Amino acid sequence: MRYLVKSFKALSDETRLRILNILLERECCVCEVMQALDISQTRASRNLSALYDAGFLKLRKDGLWSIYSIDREGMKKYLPDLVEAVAKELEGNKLARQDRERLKKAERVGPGCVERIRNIAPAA
Amino acid sequence: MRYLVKSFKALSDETRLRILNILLERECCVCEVMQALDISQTRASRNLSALYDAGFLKLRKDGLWSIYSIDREGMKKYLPDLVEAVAKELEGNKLARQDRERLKKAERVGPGCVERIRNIAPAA
DNA sequence: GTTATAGATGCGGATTAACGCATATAAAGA
DNA sequence: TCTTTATATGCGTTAATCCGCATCTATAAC
Repeated sequence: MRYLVKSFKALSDETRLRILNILLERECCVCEVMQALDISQTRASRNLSALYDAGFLKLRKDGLWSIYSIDREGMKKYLPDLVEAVAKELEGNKLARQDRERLKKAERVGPGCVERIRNIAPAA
Repeated sequence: MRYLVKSFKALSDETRLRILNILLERECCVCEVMQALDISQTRASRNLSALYDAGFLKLRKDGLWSIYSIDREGMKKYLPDLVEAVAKELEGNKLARQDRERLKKAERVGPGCVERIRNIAPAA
């Protein structure tokens, strides 16, 4: 039961649902999540970790980058239709749509990627 | 999105999952929930309200009793298989099994039902 | 080795959640 | 009306959560 509680807890946060939303589009490194959601590095990293700990994300390292992606098997563990339900619910959401738009312009290339964003990202 | 967060939040608590578990067996008044989970009146009432506010329960009044039951439509709103998933996960859980056992002996009849339980229910 | 950089994390403060205690509310009966 | 009783709720305390700041870690290039 503890695992079930943990899973639901991971899903009961707006930031984390927004992260799932953009990861449904494509895999992302931390700095891309920062750009897409317009949030700080700490916040992106922490919430990605929470989703990872709950078994919803896969992590792949590529040089300095930590690249997270949806773990569809993990998301199906308790609820077979969880992926679709989240996607469907966020489809019509304004904030989620904005995130997806910003994601298109987000990129991990270019020096000082995080440093640049660090100053841009507001406290939110 | 706020509603989705609220729904997951309602599910991310052990007490509330235990309540769903026994309500899957049958409808219950507050004092039966107290007996089945061996918790205080405040705790039972508050967590039932939380599940009700999230749209997972139906409420029917019968005299002094507030009788809560699973709202299957409400539980299917976002996740069609939520009811089954919770039931299945709690099936093999020790605590959940104990609750179901105590539920069999729980009853709402008899004077001083709550008063009696008030003194029995530990802080937990 | 040194430096630069992406990401993780310890700490502290602010917000929120959970629960017990006491009390309020409301239905039923006398 | 007055009492009893099942449930709801305001308040205060404790614990958990979230996040920013600063710092640490680890990879990569030089």
